[in-house]
Amino acid sequence: MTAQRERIFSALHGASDHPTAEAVWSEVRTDMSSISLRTVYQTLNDLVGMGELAQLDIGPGPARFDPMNVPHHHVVCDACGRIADLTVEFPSVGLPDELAGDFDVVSTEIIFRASGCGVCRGAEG
Amino acid sequence: MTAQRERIFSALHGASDHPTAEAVWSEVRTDMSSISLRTVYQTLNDLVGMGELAQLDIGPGPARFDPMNVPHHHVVCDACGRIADLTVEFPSVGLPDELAGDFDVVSTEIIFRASGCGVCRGAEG
DNA sequence: GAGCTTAACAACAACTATTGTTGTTTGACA
DNA sequence: TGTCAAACAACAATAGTTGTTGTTAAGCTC
Repeated sequence: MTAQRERIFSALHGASDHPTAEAVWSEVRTDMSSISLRTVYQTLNDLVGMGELAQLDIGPGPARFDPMNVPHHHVVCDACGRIADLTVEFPSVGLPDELAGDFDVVSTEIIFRASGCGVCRGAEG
Repeated sequence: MTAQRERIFSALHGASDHPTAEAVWSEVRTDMSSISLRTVYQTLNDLVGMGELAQLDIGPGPARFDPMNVPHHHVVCDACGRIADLTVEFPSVGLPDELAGDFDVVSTEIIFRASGCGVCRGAEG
């Protein structure tokens, strides 16, 4: 673990808004002005590979990164882009028998999509 | 509805594998050799806007398009990229009360991720 | 059927997000 | 201090998608 990696890791854990690679870069550069966006991408990918982070691909735009302490789901506001975590488990959700033998399911992601949220509504009115 | 739009629409409905924009283009070009990829993208976006199609963004790579007759979920094989539909409903899945007032949820997507599937395993031996 | 209007299309380039490549730096260890 | 390996930075390239603009085609009126 190099200084860059530690700094990127801490930036992720300090942010609760599922930042993009660019947002992480921007945050890290306040301390390490010479770090390249390429290194941030590289490191984020490595951390995802190690299972330290989760990468969220929810719709168009850049990928977002999540510190992933525990498995959880997400609520996405399509109006403002806000993403909230949801640590509730849904034990009833599983593949029906006719597909369970066909696929080796390793994880289940649930995304609730919203047309608006408290933040949006507050900003408008 | 122009001939191009009808052809793109029928190509989508004729395919059961959630094709990418390029795959649709490739299919449509067998009849309409002059159609541009730009037009396919444009039309797919229009159809998504009309609610005739759903756009799937499951991980990196190009977006995939789904004729969306009924709301449904997906099983994705990360090994080979295969995507299967799952029309089962999960009525127990919903936002807990503390978030339900914050987000105006309009849809719920469930993605089952698999590390392998029958097709992969069969292809390997 | 000619002229007008509008929507759709095609060609081209631009753009965003991400990755490949390659040379340089840094740190560990003999 | 010399050598080696891992990580990094700089640069460019790539994939996927969209912006822009001129052209074509369809519908409408007379």
